[in-house]
Amino acid sequence: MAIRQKSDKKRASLLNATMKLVNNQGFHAAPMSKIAKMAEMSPATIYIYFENKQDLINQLYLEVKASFSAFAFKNYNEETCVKESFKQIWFNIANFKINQVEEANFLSQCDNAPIIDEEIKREGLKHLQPLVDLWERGKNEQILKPISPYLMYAFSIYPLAFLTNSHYKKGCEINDERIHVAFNVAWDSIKL
Amino acid sequence: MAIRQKSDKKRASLLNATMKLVNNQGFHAAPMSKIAKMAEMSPATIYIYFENKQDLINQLYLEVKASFSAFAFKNYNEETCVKESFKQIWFNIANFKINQVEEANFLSQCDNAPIIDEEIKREGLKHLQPLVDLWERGKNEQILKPISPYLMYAFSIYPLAFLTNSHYKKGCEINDERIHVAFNVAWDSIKL
Amino acid sequence: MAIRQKSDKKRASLLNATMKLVNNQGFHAAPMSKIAKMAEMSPATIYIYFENKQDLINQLYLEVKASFSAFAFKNYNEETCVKESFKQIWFNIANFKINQVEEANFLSQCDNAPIIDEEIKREGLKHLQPLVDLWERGKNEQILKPISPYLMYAFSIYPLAFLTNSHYKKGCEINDERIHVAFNVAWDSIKL
Amino acid sequence: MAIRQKSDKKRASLLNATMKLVNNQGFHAAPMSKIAKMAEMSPATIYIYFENKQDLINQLYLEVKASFSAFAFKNYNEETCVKESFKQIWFNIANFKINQVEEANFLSQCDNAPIIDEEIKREGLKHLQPLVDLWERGKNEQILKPISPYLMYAFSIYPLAFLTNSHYKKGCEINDERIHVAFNVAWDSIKL
DNA sequence: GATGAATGAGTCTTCATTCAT
DNA sequence: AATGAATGAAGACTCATTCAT
Repeated sequence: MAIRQKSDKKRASLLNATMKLVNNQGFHAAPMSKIAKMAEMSPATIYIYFENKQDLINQLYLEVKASFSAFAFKNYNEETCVKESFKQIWFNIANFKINQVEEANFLSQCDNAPIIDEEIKREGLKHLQPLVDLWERGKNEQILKPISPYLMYAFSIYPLAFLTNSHYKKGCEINDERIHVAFNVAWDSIKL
Repeated sequence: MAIRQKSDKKRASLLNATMKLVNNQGFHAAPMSKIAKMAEMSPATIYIYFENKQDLINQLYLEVKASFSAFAFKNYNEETCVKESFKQIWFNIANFKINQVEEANFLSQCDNAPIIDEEIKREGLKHLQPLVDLWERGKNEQILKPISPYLMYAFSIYPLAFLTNSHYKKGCEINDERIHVAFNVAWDSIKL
Repeated sequence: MAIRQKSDKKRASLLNATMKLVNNQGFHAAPMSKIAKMAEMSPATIYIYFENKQDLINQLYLEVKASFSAFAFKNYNEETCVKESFKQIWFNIANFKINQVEEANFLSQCDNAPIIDEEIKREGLKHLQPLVDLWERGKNEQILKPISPYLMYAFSIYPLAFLTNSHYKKGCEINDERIHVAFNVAWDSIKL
Repeated sequence: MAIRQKSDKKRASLLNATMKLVNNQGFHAAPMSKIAKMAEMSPATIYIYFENKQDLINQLYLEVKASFSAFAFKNYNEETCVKESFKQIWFNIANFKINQVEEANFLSQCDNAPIIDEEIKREGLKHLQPLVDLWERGKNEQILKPISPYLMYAFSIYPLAFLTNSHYKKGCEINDERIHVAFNVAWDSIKL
């Protein structure tokens, strides 16, 4: 009979407003007053749900990161061969970045600017363990190069951020064919 | 009628202070007052050298980007074979990111957060044309995959940002051997 | 869900402080910080009650002008003869200028320096219509000269500003006798 | 063989620039830097010609007031009858206000806002003595009402400020006929 | 004399946060 | 829980004036 008086809806509304504002104008253009207005409540109410602004940002980061990770492993079946498994995850991530533009944008901003506490960032990384495990399996099966997961990530996953960013900014449109080409490039980089 | 002239030293001092502050705490934690203090002058003096804060940031971006580009094409000889040419540029960029940590860090922050005016960003991109030309040559000589420069960049150059970032944050140290491994991965991704 | 409400007292306190400062030292010597201090609140609080400094000044002008107009037509009875009616209004205005020195001073400063938005000024003028109507009646009854209201105002009302100003600055003291003399001069100027 | 190294031209240029700026936007929008720019010299140079900003404004006031007074008594002949003498001066003043709009505007702003030191203001008033003397003569000759010069001024001269101001702001255009009507009103107010 | 650079003090305004209800 | 008012500290930027040549 736990009393949940704080409404999840309000919390979500706040997180959402924050993400939108940070995305559009940057962290320094997302004051608490604007966040409150966009979420249709008083600035004072924010402090019922979050300790302060940094806490709000941190929690937003964790939430988005979690949602990203969940998406990344959708339909992921550890039983299939390494390439198929990797392909599934890779396309999941690509689709996330293409379709959940707001979330992807926000994550890439947080990952490159010092706005999230390092401790929180580390916490957000844990979810990717299954991918690291997959790479380990690939190495054991001599399908993948014997390189560290950092290199794996840098050359096969990280480039997606650049591509979707370019897509978003109308530099280079992404379509179905191009995304398959991109996957092959990614695979070529890490396969033995 | 000799008079005190604007000193390049002061200008440079301001740009430098700005970069350091933006790097360490983010754009929103680099107020003009702190920049002035770090550059050892009055806040008012900044406005002799720059129109306003945005102008200061923009000019800093252009300057660092120019310095990066100059570095990228050091010892670049268009006569050598495609792979050698690419290798030269790739290692130049890698060395820049490893040794000029401040500059590299700053650029990656600017490229991922909405703090630089889009027009300025476009201006900063022009310098990379020789690399695009090289890729074109490689495609013609059927040494490189027939893919757009966006893909080329995403998979062969962009990953360096992740690697050096990880290095910087003590996640994954980079040494001479590892950097050569990384180059091979990069090359594998774009070569035919 | 009772909450603290904007208090009319604070608003009035701000308007009052502004008037006093502008009167004593001029518009350029009435910074928001001093206004706040005089009204005994934080500078930030001003912005809860007014959009910005110009808005504060504009609203003060309108308020004082309205109070002036209300005073001008006190005990004004349209039924009495033209001279009596005019006399009533004229003395009302004279008394306002003599007794409400602060208000009168402020208005005359605003009317001669470009500190109030023209649109606001026009709005503040509307209240004087009954006086214009009275002059029209006087002209029809062939009691007043057939001249425009601008001339009427310039020669019968506007001089009061000079007189009270001189009085205020100890140049020429105003007493009961003198004010009656002045009225006769005013009346001579506009009567047929 | 006095050395006049300071150039009168520069001084005049400064005074002129100041008047224009104060007129257009008010005292608070006439910073020394803008004055210097408009007068095409360095801000530092201003301090060779004037002690500080207040001194600059004060001297400008005195100069304009002197020019106004000189204009007021152009062709003034003490020998003619009181009405003719007064008429000459009155029209001189009217013409000044209509034609030297900048100067007139500036004076009326200074006379109504506390920007000129009181002492300086008193100094600027001395020049009008001949008019006061004329009024005295008129009183002795029983042509004018036995009232103080303050009242005389308030009702016969001061109204011109309102009229020309209205003219300037397109409220009530002044033409040759209207100005003669106005003179008659002025005369009616002070004549016995 | 003349000047562009330099600046401390100050301008208006905004912000993250707390208060009082 | 919820909130509009309130605020001290800080933000970017400007100003009258002085410095150094």
